Amino acid sequence: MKKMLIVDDDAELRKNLAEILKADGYVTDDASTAGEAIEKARNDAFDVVLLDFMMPKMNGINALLELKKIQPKAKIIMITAFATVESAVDAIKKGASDYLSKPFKIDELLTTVRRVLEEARFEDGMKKLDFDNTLSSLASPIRRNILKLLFARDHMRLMEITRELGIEDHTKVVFHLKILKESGIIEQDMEKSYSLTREGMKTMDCLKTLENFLAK
Amino acid sequence: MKKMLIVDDDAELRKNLAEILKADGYVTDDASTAGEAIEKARNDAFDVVLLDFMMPKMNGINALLELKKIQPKAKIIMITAFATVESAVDAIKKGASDYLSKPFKIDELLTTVRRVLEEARFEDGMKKLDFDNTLSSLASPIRRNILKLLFARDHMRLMEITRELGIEDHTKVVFHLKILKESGIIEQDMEKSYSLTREGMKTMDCLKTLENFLAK
DNA sequence: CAATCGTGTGAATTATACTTCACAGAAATT
DNA sequence: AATTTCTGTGAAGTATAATTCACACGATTG
Repeated sequence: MKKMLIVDDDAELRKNLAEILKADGYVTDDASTAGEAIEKARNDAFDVVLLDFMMPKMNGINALLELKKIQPKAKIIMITAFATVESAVDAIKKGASDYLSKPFKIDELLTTVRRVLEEARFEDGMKKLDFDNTLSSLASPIRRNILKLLFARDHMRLMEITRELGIEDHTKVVFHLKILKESGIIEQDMEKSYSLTREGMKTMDCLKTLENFLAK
Repeated sequence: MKKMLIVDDDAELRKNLAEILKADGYVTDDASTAGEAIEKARNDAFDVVLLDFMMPKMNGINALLELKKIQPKAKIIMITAFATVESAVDAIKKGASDYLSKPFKIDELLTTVRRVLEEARFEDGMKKLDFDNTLSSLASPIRRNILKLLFARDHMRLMEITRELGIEDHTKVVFHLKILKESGIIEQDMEKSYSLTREGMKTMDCLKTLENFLAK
């Protein structure tokens, strides 16, 4: 059950949008001003916000930025009466997921909402996957030792790592290096040398924090 | 090859100790004053420091504290000519691993050194084990979801967790709860309610840091 | 140019982690 | 008092991860 927030100063439009969206299975709430919208966003989590670009008092872009600050996960669809390429591009750059230009058909609205939600689901899936990969990479002591080595020495090649760890079979190391590479924790340059990526560095920070804590 | 630092103002004793220890397979270095010892500790890692309690200029306890600050992992064995229970207890409290009272026999010295090193090995092993357990615990998405729930709700019982996660077979949850309990990340009170331990809280902090970073 | 070393692949095996199922005693409910 | 729900155990099976082995190919060295 996805939750939507409709923000528009036109009460008639709010009512119509709410009816259409409710009919399609969404839960809706609405706000007549940007201020009211922000207030509601502070108290309740929304999946999608339909935000009128042209409203009295606060302009659409500022409202967009403020809403994104409060709820980074919420997807925002801008609604604008005078569609111009520039304003649309600007809104997307500032974090809007899509935009609709008045007047729009019911189908247009629904397909846009569905697409945005679908994209959100996909994004979440991707992030969760990365996270899973990172953590399962850290689960193996061998891989952690490889990371420690790379952290200390900056970059090393296969046989250097293999010998340093005292492992006989180099293909074992190849196996673990591949996993670390696929998780984006390490990378390899043209000279076949392995090193930590930016994310790998951050991961090591985290690891060290945890290690220090557990070592009391 | 374990590295020892001998700190004593008596040159004769330093020479004797170094010979005995070298004969037993250790690498040694020495210092005649506390200041010199601290200087050497800054540039080189030692496994064990033999530290005379009674020295001119700096007293033994201060030297002990300073050395521990520079190299927390180094094990320190205090040497004292006038053994008293109080000074020994004090030294142990301040971080010394053991103490020897002059005069001591060669065997006494060697067994003390060996025991201290053995204890150190054991400690390290324990810590590494905890760390392994913690990270392999975090590798499973189910377990991370359990942790998130416990983080949000403080404490929950088996069936609450099971239903909240939408899992049909409760024994599956039992399995994962057991792993989390064994890693010391969660604990259970007499009412059978599960909650995060102190380490579990810290672990969640780490996890959130990493998650935020990976979510860019 | 032959031999050695470094860097890997892919298949087969082994080990470990995870899930499922059958069951059982304690606690709560009817 | 009987029934249902909760909390678990232990064995069996399944899935996934890790290791080992046989081999290949380019680079370097003698």
